[in-house]
Amino acid sequence: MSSKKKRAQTIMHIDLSLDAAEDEEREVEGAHADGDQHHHQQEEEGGEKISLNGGKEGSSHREDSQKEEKDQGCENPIAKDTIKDELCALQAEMDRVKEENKRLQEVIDRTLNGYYELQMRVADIQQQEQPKEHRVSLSLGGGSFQEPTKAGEGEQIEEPSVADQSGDLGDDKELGLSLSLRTLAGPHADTSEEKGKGLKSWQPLDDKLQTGGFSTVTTQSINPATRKTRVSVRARCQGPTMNDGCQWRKYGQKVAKGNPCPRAYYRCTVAQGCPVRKQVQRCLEDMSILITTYEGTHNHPLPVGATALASAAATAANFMLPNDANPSSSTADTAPLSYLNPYLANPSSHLPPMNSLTRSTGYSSIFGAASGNDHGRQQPSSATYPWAASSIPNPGFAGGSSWLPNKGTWNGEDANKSLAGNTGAIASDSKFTAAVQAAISSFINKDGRTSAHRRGE
DNA sequence: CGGCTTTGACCGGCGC
DNA sequence: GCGCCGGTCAAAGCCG
Repeated sequence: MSSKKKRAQTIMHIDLSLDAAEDEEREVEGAHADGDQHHHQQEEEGGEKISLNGGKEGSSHREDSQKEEKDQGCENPIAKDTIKDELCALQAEMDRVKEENKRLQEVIDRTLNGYYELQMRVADIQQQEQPKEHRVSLSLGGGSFQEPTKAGEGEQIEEPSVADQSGDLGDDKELGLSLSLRTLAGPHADTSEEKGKGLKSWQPLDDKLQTGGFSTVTTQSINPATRKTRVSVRARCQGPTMNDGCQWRKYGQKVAKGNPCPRAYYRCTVAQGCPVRKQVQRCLEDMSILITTYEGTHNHPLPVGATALASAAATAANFMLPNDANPSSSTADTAPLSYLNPYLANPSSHLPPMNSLTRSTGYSSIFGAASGNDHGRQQPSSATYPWAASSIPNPGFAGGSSWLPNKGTWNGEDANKSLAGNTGAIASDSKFTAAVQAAISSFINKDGRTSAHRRGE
């Protein structure tokens, strides 16, 4: 698939996301609109989506109809009465539809609430069974990845993603943003083990991701031996690398044992001497999944496009972390969280005030990135990545990424409680969703502007 | 021509 | 000590 097509998909997605707002707008207009207006609404009721352009066309069409009716009205007063009656009938119909929508919305809310409760319960139960080291995964995007629990291990908490529901219920009203939080407890959070076993166990949830084109699941781990932290990001991405807003230079490539797909090594070149490195490798079981592992701490301010999602990740992180009372939180200062950036003190201007969200200052420096511009010269190479279609000249679509910190020394009981609570809280907390939405929308807007610019609009 | 990718060589950690 | 393996280096080549 070409990058243009991908861009078109993104645009289409935006169009769909705006349907709800536009719908409401139309309903307001409906009070003094004509019958044609209702015609459009009926189309929407039938499940047919109207994009922004479609809406514009519709309104112009409406104007024409109004003119026609005006003409008719001047000529025939009886027809005018008929139109008035029609209008009344349509308004009544519209009210009925509104009420129906309300009822449906309530059903959705109830379903979601029930789902969240179940999710929390599952997390609670699992953590009581496995009070071990934790990993936290954050998924952003149009879908999420399923984590099949490995037979015999049972260490990963399998939680049906919020995305599943949002995909079913809210795909016509929401931004297409879904949040999925997973808590993972494993005997060894080191990435090397993760890469060897854990990563392979990650499976794509559904094919929505392929069309959604933007999805990440991240895990963050601290190697207890070296105190080196790593962030592993899984993203469905057709390109050779995921665009995370930073500039990278490839310095090596190796074929790792057990995975015929070569692992590429990149260094951050945004600033000289930046120690951050990343490894990029295709998932063995699903070539469309790109596993990116970040290591190190940026010694430079992040690109603007990279900060928004980073803030979301930081917000998520703060939700997932033990509170300040936990003395172990001080380890965050000594053991730099992977892919952190101390320059992200003020997460993002896109976001609402984060005071209430950044409870732990030690984690305000989490770095995450998403950008629509591929600054790096990470050109796809079909020779290197045979699965990457040669028709992709440039991965214009960018997989977002986010990172969540994990305490190297997570405190048992309190952590478990707060983690379980936070899992549910983070999904339902309006601040968090607002932060993520802001991040995603900034990403989408950016991408949208770029594509619009390219199309000469 | 500068910056990047490619790729074989090299190095260090780890298990046997 | 040896071999394996992951990670890094650096020269050569490519590209805009």
